[in-house]
Amino acid sequence: MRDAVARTGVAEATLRMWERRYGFPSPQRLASGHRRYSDRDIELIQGVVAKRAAGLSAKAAISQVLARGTQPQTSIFAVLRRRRPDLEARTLSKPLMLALSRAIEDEALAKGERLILFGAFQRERFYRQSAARWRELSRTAEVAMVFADFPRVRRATDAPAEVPVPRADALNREWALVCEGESFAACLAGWELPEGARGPDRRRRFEAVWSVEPEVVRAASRVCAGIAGAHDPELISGALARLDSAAAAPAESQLGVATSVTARTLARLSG
Amino acid sequence: MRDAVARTGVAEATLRMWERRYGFPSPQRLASGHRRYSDRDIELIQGVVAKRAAGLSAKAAISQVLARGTQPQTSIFAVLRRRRPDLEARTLSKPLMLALSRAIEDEALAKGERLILFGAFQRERFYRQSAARWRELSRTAEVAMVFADFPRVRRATDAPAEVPVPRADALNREWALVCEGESFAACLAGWELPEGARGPDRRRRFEAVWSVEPEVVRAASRVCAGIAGAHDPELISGALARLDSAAAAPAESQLGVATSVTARTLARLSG
DNA sequence: TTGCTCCTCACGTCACGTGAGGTGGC
DNA sequence: TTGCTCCTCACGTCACGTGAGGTGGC
Repeated sequence: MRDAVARTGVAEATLRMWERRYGFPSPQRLASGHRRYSDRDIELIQGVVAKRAAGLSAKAAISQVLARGTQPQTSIFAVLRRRRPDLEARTLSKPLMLALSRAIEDEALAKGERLILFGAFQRERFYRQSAARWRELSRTAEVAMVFADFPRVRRATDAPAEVPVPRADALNREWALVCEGESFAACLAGWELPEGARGPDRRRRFEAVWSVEPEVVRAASRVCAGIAGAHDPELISGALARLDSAAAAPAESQLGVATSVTARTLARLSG
Repeated sequence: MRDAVARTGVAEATLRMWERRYGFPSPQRLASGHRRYSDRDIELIQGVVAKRAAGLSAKAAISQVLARGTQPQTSIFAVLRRRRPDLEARTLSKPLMLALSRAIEDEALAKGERLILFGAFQRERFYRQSAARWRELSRTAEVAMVFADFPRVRRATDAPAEVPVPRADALNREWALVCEGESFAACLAGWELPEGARGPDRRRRFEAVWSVEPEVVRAASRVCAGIAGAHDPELISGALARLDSAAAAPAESQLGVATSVTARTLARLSG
């Protein structure tokens, strides 16, 4: 207990009150009733302290920290579906996925804002085909990171950080693009249907959802940051700081973004 | 006021209290003291409401929403789009961008007025190709400033001031021309599509908008002044004084300017 | 034994919203 | 005139943290 107080800077009585009022933290108890805080508990408490400092109420801070603390997610598609079960997943051809991705990227470039940007490409060779474009995107980005079956982590100053995805992660079969600016957010995520499920034309197909809702996109960003952080916590320290402190993009612009992305997609497909 | 309450769902007394305690919102006042909330005010208030719902204290919510509103803008294109979402952006080839730019410059020279003039060139070598012309333009200009990847700021008496653009700024990928006289204003801004998005002819292309509306051009001028001022406040003290004091060009000449610029552009392309 | 930790009860403080009460411009 | 909006003062409530006061295990 004394230890927990020392490591978190939260007063003894306060920790007990949180436990009593919000059910958090919930340390192990010795037979005598004495609390034993695990390292994990300490981490979470520090998370709550950070959120409180950012202006959140104790209740909101705790529930947010606990929500995140659940087991790590490795599928962006699944996160979107879980957040918004009402979003209908569509089966999209590869060209359509590409057009949508490019449309979102163009919209981001047009906004000219500092971006937080994640891309999932499955295979390294898919990423290489878009590498020039991603170098351009990353130039004005605050955080830019791409996922694929890279052999190793690579950080660069003039290109997105490359992050290997463990074979066992669901992200390995997903095509995803997550993009947050200050006034704008969008993401697209799809998992690739197995070969057997392709249409008569044998072309690659994805079951996909997309969203321009700031909180939904924010959740996707966190998943990406989590996966990258598992490799190298330093890689995402900056991103996490921004994700924790920065407001999600305002909701009022959603319709405009959706309209614009749709228009760009159609233009690409017909052009 | 009644209107603001209806559109935001925040009680009248609460809005007043926020204004009193946190300095936000700060609506216009009529001579009688009555508040007039702008659309922007309403947007910001809605943002605060959303943050409050997420568990933020009123103080934190307000300061976060305000903080976002003040992020320095580094994209002229984005400013034009935000000001006038109805302006349709067009994909223009480099020769067309050049013809339009030249047409605006010629129009400015023809007017023979004291100009406020900004140009964005991406790369220094692009600017050097037009340097002679810009020296001529700057001769009669009150303020003349060019942006590109210059190694350092350079002020000259017989040429535009050269202002380096940080690599991370969106302006780095933009072609822009902003031009204000006393009876005339025009600007053109486009961001360059990434290499992969070029047409079959592999030529450089830009997504661009242009405007002859004085207030829109004025907004673009302010962005340019802001970027230059970040390097050297003294560089723009004169420009700021003029931008603050001088009326934007009168609206009545817009059609004439538009017609004239269009004619000049066509002449250049067909000549 | 000494210094922890346990617990509950309850209070103090601070942040916020709202209502009252009286006023002058639309 | 009627219905707004202005203002200040002050209170009510709610969320939180902390301190007191008494207890039993390390």
